[in-house]
Amino acid sequence: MALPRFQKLSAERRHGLIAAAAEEFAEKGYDGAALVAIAERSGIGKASVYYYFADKADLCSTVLDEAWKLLRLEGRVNLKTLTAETFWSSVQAAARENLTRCNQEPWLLAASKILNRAAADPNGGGVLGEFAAKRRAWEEAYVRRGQELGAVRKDLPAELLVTVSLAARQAANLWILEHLEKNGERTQSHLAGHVFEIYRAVLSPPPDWGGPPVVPAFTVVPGSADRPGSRSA
Amino acid sequence: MALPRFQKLSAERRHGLIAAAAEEFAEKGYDGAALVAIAERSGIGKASVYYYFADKADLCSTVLDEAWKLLRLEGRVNLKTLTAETFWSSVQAAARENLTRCNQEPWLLAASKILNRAAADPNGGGVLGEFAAKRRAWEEAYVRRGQELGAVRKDLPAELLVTVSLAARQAANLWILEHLEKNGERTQSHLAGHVFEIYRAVLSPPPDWGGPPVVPAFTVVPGSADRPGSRSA
Amino acid sequence: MALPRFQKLSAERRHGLIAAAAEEFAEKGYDGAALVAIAERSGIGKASVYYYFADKADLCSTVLDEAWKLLRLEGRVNLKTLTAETFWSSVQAAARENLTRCNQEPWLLAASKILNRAAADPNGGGVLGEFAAKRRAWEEAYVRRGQELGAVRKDLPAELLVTVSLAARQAANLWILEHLEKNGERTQSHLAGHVFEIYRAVLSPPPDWGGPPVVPAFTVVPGSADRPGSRSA
Amino acid sequence: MALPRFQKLSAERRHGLIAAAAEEFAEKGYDGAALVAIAERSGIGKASVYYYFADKADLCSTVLDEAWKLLRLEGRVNLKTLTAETFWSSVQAAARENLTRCNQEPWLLAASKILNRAAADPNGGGVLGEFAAKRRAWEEAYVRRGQELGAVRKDLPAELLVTVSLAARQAANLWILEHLEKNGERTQSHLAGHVFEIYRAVLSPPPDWGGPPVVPAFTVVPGSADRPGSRSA
DNA sequence: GATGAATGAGCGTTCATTCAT
DNA sequence: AATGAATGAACGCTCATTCAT
Repeated sequence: MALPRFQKLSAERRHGLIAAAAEEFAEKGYDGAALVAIAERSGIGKASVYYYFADKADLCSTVLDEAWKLLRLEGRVNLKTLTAETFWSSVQAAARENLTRCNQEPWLLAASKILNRAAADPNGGGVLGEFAAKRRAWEEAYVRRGQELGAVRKDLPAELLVTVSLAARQAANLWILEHLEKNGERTQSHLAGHVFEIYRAVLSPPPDWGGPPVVPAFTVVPGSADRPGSRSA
Repeated sequence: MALPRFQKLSAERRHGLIAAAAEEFAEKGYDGAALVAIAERSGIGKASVYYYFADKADLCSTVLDEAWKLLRLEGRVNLKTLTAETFWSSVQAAARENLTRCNQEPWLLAASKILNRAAADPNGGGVLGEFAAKRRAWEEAYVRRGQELGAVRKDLPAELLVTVSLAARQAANLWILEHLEKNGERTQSHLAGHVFEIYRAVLSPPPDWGGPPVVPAFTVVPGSADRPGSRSA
Repeated sequence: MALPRFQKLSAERRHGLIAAAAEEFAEKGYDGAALVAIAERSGIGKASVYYYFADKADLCSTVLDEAWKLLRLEGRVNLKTLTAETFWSSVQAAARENLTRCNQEPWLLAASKILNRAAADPNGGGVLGEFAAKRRAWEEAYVRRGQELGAVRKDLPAELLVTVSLAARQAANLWILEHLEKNGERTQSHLAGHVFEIYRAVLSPPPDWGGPPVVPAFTVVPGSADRPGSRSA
Repeated sequence: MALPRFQKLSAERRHGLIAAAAEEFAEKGYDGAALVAIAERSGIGKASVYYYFADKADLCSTVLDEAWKLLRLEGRVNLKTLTAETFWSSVQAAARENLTRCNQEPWLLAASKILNRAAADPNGGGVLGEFAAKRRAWEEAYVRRGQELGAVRKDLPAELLVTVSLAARQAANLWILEHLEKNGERTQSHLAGHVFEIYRAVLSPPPDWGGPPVVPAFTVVPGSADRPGSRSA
């Protein structure tokens, strides 16, 4: 949201403030982040933050909003025109593009962490809740569309798939971004491919693992530690 | 860690304190948890907490330690004697057993939530980080053993697999733990099966997806939004 | 209100805190009073105030409550059994007694200032509003009873009489208390008599002033300054 | 006081600023008034206020000064030529005229409220105190002149009379000013008459109340609540 | 001349931690 | 052994005031 005057700030200072906030929030979490620390990071006075933002929540909200504008897939991926053939390549391309953006702008990476972290926990309201819900909503639409197309497995609750897919993607993204810094462009393609592989592994319909179905035959002998081999896969 | 005198406390009070702490930390997060709330929950004076623990971190650490003793797989799963046949069933049984234990002891469920969130919680650095590392170490051994046995895919870096598998499992666990409270035993089996399915999907060698390999052909046209269909999966 | 532990505080410290608060609030007003100043005045840490009171409002409320218990006339003056003969002497005695109490306890004088100041302004909610209303309510009952008995004038709105009587009494009280400090017991009686005289003058039915009634004949020539003698008294 | 350049400002903007300040100070009190709110009310920049005034106190002081010029009685009432016959009518006319002026200019009404509250406002020390003193000085001259003429009672210390008369008048004025806004011209005369009645009641020599003199016979039995009827009025 | 931008100082409040008993 | 009492440090937020333009 941010007070209107924030738009009149020089791009440099505006970016500095957003970046400082994104990094502080990513490092310490919403509650743990100290406004004074954000102010110091960006080299302005603590009170000046309040000249541009209504309050802490407003600042965080603005950061996420800014990131959302750059990362959201609405408008870039058209769910309706997806087919079973294009589903995965579309995912791949979108993920790759966002990865590149985060790699170019460190604050975007930080904001992405906040966003993914919040979205992975479906509870938790407050400032983050709103964006978490948006992030989750898109993922859910994606997953459901994939299920319609037969590209995404239907044997697990969509809700669970969404949660796990968000978490797995974030983990993979963070891992890859950390490795990206020390590698060249060639490797980057490889790494991006890895992330995609994982994403597909989580969501794709499972192959026939062979052996009996997992759930029905499952039994537990309470109190006893597991004895490997007591039941077959 | 806990000061030595904590062991001299009656089992009842000891458990009460640990349980109260586990639940408070699980509900509010490490930073958000108030020591005074923990003291009140367990019916002892706030200063008494400091009689038994060095500080907040020590209390949290002790809670997680206690939970770790009950949940860790070292000693219950013998990596060396695992075979390709028993690998997945062993995972499944262990996961299931832990789920059952959490379901029987509410504080363990709470502690498990803390552990699962630890990796994502940026604040726990000190306390939570230590346990996250322990957990990761085990996961890494597991994954590597799986790769040796041919049960776990080798086309991705083990490090990445570990990271993602932890994240996916944690997400799935949290999701299931939250659903566990309101469901009966029958459903519980189902849910446990779900978690296992995801775990296996993440780690198993991928089927032949058909289509060209993902990585080599991958190209990004920066600045342009993805055009679905421009490349097939 | 005050948290229960406040009652367990030694009388000395309890009194010190109440006195410090009463004086700070009286000197600076509710908003202007700084909690840190109150803490310093009473020689305790700022955070300790929060050990005994929920917040600033609670502290102020407690001060006024304590004062109210000592100053209120309910139970000391029975409105129902008053007669035209006893009305004024009852007022006189009650006022005199409160004057004496305020003179003995400086904090009570300060609290009395807060109370009277708040009551004089019939608007203004918040913490003071509640007590202002109580103070005003009693004064109103008093005035109305006096009107029933024929002791109080009926030609002016009771509401106005209440407002003015409160203000006049407070002014007289403050004036007298300031003079009391340097005078002996003999003068004190005199001064107390003065206050009562004023109180009676404000409320008593007016004598026949001679001359035409004030209101109807009143005319203003706008723009011109008053010309003494243009209208007779 | 206001910096000299304030006089060079267009009458419109000058008046707008004064009016905005008067209303803000009247509504929120000196401390509660926010400079930014005054600036916004008058449509000028906050920093511009500091271009015309040294500080907050200076602004308030200027507002009160402006009001004082319009409301003060020096020059309108000639104390020396007053007689016993014209004393009260002069008071009445002056009070009435001021009331009319306040009714015509909303900002003057607001400023008048500030002035009337000044005596009771503990914070205004600096700014408001000065005007309270000026007002008191005039009141004192008035009262003393009234005593000389036999119009004002002499059985009470002039100092006390001044204090009480100011307080009573202020209370009555505030009461009436608050009622003025919602009433028509007819009622206005009535209300003005009320204020005058009170003023006269406070200051006029008291009638013979009947019964023994108040002061000499007055006794207090400490510790015992008043027993109505123990002494007659 | 006029003001948008920036901030230091201070407030109410919270909480982990210490200490005397 | 156990804890009530007390507090320093820090946080979110406000606002009168300054300064560069």
